[in-house]
Amino acid sequence: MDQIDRQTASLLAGTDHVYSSQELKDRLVQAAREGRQLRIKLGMDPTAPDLHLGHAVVLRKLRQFQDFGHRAVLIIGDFTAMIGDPTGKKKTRPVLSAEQVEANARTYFAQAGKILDTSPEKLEIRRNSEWLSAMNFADALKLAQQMTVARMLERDTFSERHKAGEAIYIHEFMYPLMQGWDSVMIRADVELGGTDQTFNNLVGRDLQESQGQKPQIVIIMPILTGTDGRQKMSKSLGNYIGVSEPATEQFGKTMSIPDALMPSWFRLCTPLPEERITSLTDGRLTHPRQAKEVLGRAIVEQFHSVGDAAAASEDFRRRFTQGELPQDIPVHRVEASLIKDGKIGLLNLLKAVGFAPSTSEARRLVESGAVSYAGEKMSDPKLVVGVAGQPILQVGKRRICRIEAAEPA
RNA sequence: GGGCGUGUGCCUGAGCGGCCAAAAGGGACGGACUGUAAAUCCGUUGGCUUAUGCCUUCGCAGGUUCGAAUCCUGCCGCGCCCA
Repeated sequence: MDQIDRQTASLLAGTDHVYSSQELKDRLVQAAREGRQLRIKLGMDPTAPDLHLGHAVVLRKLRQFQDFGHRAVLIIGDFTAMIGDPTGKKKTRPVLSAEQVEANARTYFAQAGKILDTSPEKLEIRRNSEWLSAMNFADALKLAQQMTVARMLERDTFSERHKAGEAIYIHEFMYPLMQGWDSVMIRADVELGGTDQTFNNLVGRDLQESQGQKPQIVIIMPILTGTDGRQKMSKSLGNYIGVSEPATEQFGKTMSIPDALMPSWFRLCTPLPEERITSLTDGRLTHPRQAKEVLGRAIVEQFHSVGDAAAASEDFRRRFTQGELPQDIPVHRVEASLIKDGKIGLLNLLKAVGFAPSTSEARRLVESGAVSYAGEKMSDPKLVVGVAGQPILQVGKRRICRIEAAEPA
């Protein structure tokens, strides 16, 4: 039982809420006694195949369960995707084709595989169209009887929108029910989710109970704040670190987060023990810059090798702390048609390389003194520059590349 | 179905016949300072082969005017109230 206590403690670590931790422990004990795997459910939205650190928080928790011998059951919400989770966002989601869902799911697993144990006995993948598309109107009504409007309106996103006078469509009320029904169908023991999933997951609990199943334990993970330190990490806000990004990117972005974010990132994104985190985040014991470097490496290591993480850290130090050029500067080949007599207009060059989306933007960059070429600051937008000898083009601190003229065809 | 209201640039939000490419704030980008932190300060923030210039933009389509984001008509979206 000692072992179960330890497991419980580590599964509770970093969680926001657990409904309930006692039930979790009991269920673990029961599973151990019966020698069976617990079924840990996690829903995935097939519209967002680009996984970032925020998704990783929940996936890492799922991985912990796997490491204790349990089975992850991933639900591809291909049917629910037709509605879209009414989590605040107003925009209606486009209906996805079967092929798109398929492609997105593939991308998802390619990325989630960096975190999860993908062996067949530890991972089960289901799509909820399996059972949801088989339901008829009568079935749907029966499901709807399990829920009251008042209860629905308890949900933050609904009550806020209702108060704000925004539209709430009836079918949006079906979303939590559908998701809850997934739990019934796969007989989930535990469901994982972010705080925005609390309501949905609790509905699953109720539905299971009404179907005579033991209600699932709901584990809610905190929402990870993005690199801006303000809003939750999300792709659309551009404040994310993708699990598939290069090591140097992941490291660099981590170094740019506000100091105040470090404690939560350490807890949610790294496996470091609490004592270590406490000393790292105490400014008297560790310089914040130093701590952030540890953080960056600990994060990068999970998605790349330890060596890559060290290299990224080294590269960062050289480049930004020492102000040297990075070792590997990507070479950008410029189309021969843009070059005349071995020269090209600076603004056009910026556009061709993709450092500026428009000539106007390129001009602004030049005029604001952000551009340097072949080691010299360029401040005249009318300049025409030579492209011989792979000169280095740099915009701001981050955008940099070597220019190479393509051979004329 | 009827009445009232509303729709502005990445977002919020002013403008209510010319001085509007459109106030202000946010965000973003660039610069200074730094630890690619925070705070602060400065600049930029529709497009155009290079511009005391031209073009496109204020839900959509027409119309009135020398001239419209601003007025009129129709349509669409959204909200509220009535049925």
